[in-house]
Amino acid sequence: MSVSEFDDAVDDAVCETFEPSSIDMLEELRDKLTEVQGLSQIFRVLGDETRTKLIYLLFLKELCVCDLAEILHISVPAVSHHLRLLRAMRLVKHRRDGKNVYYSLDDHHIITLIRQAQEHYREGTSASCES
Amino acid sequence: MSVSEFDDAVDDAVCETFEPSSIDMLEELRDKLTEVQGLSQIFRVLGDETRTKLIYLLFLKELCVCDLAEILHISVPAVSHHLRLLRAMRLVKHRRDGKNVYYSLDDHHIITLIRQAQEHYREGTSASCES
DNA sequence: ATAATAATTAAGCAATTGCTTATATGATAA
DNA sequence: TTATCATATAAGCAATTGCTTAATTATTAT
Repeated sequence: MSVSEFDDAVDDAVCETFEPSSIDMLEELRDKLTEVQGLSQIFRVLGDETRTKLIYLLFLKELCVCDLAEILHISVPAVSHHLRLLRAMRLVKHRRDGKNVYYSLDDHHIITLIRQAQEHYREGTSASCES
Repeated sequence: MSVSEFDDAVDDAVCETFEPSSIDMLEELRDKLTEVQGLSQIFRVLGDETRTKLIYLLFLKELCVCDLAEILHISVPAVSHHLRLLRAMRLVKHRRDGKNVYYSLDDHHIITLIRQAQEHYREGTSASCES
């Protein structure tokens, strides 16, 4: 009864060609997704070119908002907006010095991610790998 | 003349408090940005939760479009759409078996990125906002 | 105090994104 | 062939994003 209901649902969703074990297998895989849940948040930050550049610059040197805007050729509010997000994610820290606010990288872990991506980028379409 | 023009531009852009060396320094930093140029493309792929899940699933097991849709509880076209993008980036490969098309991870390098991000995630930035 | 500079926040927008439904293609079975 | 299932593509949309300009706050100098 409850089993047949379940089967109906499965018939509706899964491809016709499936073994009895498939349903459990899919459920099992779904469970494993918790391992990567919420992880995209970090990648979304780096998914924007401007932000990646900001992070990289602050990794290289402590800089004020004004300088960052000048380097990237975008408006100060745009920079400020991005920094707010990076601050919220505790990726950067800031200190006030007179009229200026200087930002620097707070979480150097993120640089490892960038370096890793650089490697990937350099290797292009190379399929060499390990697990 | 070209120098004074440059100075004018700098006066307009950079904070007033700057040393003579600053201009060169900013230019130098700008040059270094080429190192991370175009890199965000990879992160943008992983910046979407659904895509990260797709990649992770295909890392665990070869699966057909239909199953992926079932696991993620989204429509088949949605999955197909994402897979097309991942295919374009050579992150996944596919093979046809009868009516089904089975996808699997082609570039395991991307898993290293995911693992790295997992570490970052675990070290604690989950909740709590900033000042 | 007022003026000026640096940064933040707010408002508004063009562009992009990720999804859905609908339609088209590809492959197999009757 | 026709019918059916599995994918892919197309069209259209609500939501989000990243930028700009305008207004506000914070700090320093006069």
